Amino acid sequence: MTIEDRREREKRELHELILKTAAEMFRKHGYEKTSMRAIAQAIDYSPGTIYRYFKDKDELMFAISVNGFRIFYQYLSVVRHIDNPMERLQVLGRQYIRFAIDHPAYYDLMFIMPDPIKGIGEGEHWEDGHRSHTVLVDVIKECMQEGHFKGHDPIDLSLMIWGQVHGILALYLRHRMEMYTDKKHEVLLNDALEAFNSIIRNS
Amino acid sequence: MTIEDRREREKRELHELILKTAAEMFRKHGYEKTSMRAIAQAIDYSPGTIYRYFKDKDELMFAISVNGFRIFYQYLSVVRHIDNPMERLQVLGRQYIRFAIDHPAYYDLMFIMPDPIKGIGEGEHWEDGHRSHTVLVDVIKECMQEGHFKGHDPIDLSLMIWGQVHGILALYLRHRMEMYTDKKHEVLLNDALEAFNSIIRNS
DNA sequence: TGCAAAAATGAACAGCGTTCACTAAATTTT
DNA sequence: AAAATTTAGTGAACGCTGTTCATTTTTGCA
Repeated sequence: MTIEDRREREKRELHELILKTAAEMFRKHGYEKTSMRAIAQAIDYSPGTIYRYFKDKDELMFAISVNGFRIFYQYLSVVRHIDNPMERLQVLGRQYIRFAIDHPAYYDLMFIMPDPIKGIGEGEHWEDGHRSHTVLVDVIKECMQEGHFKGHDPIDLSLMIWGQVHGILALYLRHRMEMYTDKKHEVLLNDALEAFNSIIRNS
Repeated sequence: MTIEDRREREKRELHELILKTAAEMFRKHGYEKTSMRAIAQAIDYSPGTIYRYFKDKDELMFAISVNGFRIFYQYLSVVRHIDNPMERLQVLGRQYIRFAIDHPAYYDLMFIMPDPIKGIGEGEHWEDGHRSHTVLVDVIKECMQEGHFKGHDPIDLSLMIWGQVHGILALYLRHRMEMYTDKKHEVLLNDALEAFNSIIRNS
């Protein structure tokens, strides 16, 4: 028994070593530079070994994104102590942006990069992904209970609001804001969100 | 003279043949499948030849995106005949989404893909890009002259509104809407936009 | 017709993700 | 303890990518 336990532990450890190393390289140097060969070299294994632990690069990247969603969910969780739902919604947006700016590589992988087709919306992993979305929908519903967003569907609203914060972030992270030269882009980002916030506050 | 004219004409023609072929392949099969070799093969030239007409793949893709922006601008131009600025703004959003759904490969290249760093915001090309953005900013300013969006900066608003439509489209095109299973995504897209429209209508 | 300039070529380079026959190590069986 | 079996790790090789460049072919002119 104890011998089999050790084997499984070793497997888990190597699995995690690959994952952590890949995540770190990815965070530091981005997707392109993080090649399977480079990861293998970083942990002193041959490239083929990685494929005993991850089916392909997509699966590895998906596993990394699960890490990302864990951190993401922590960022969103700071709104829990805010009682007023409308204020909670606004802080949620700010925290969303903060995460993306603090962890741009993760955000890109999680929300912008070509999807790995894999079971992205299923299984025990992705918990934090679903949870995060639920946080948004729930706070919207609470806002509606207080009389906001009258006549709208909370699902439509959730995509609208998610799309709003994602949109300005996606433009920012993919350098599509070059025509905005008046302010620092990070400032503009927040100003655009605050404009949105102040508009929905009275809705 | 006439002989040199012909030579230049031939050069322009091959330039355009490469461009059109690449654009078509790109539109049909996407970025990944459109390799330099595949383009060369499609026009019965060797791979090296393309590099006499385009510095690298980035430059070729940029040239294709210029085509995309020309079409894009045409989509946006249908709002010209709408007098009421607020209504014009809303139709602008709908046309924006229509373009993205009609030409997803172009939209991806223009607004989502990793930027080619190149002079994306400069030079004689990109005219339609700047023009399109000006259309948005102008209509916002007109809305403000009619008393809308009081107390806001038109630049902030332009990023907010652009970000709104871009956001839901980017989530849609990159398949990040899997948790929305109630409606067809294209319908949800429009519903989210209409929710946004109805909210800003009273602002 | 001969010659210089321009254009087109395609092999070669360095990289990528991925596979798989093979070696080496660890574990179980005899 | 030795042999057999299972497992882990290897790294060369496959087919692909964008790109370069010495070489060949084509072109235009004297």
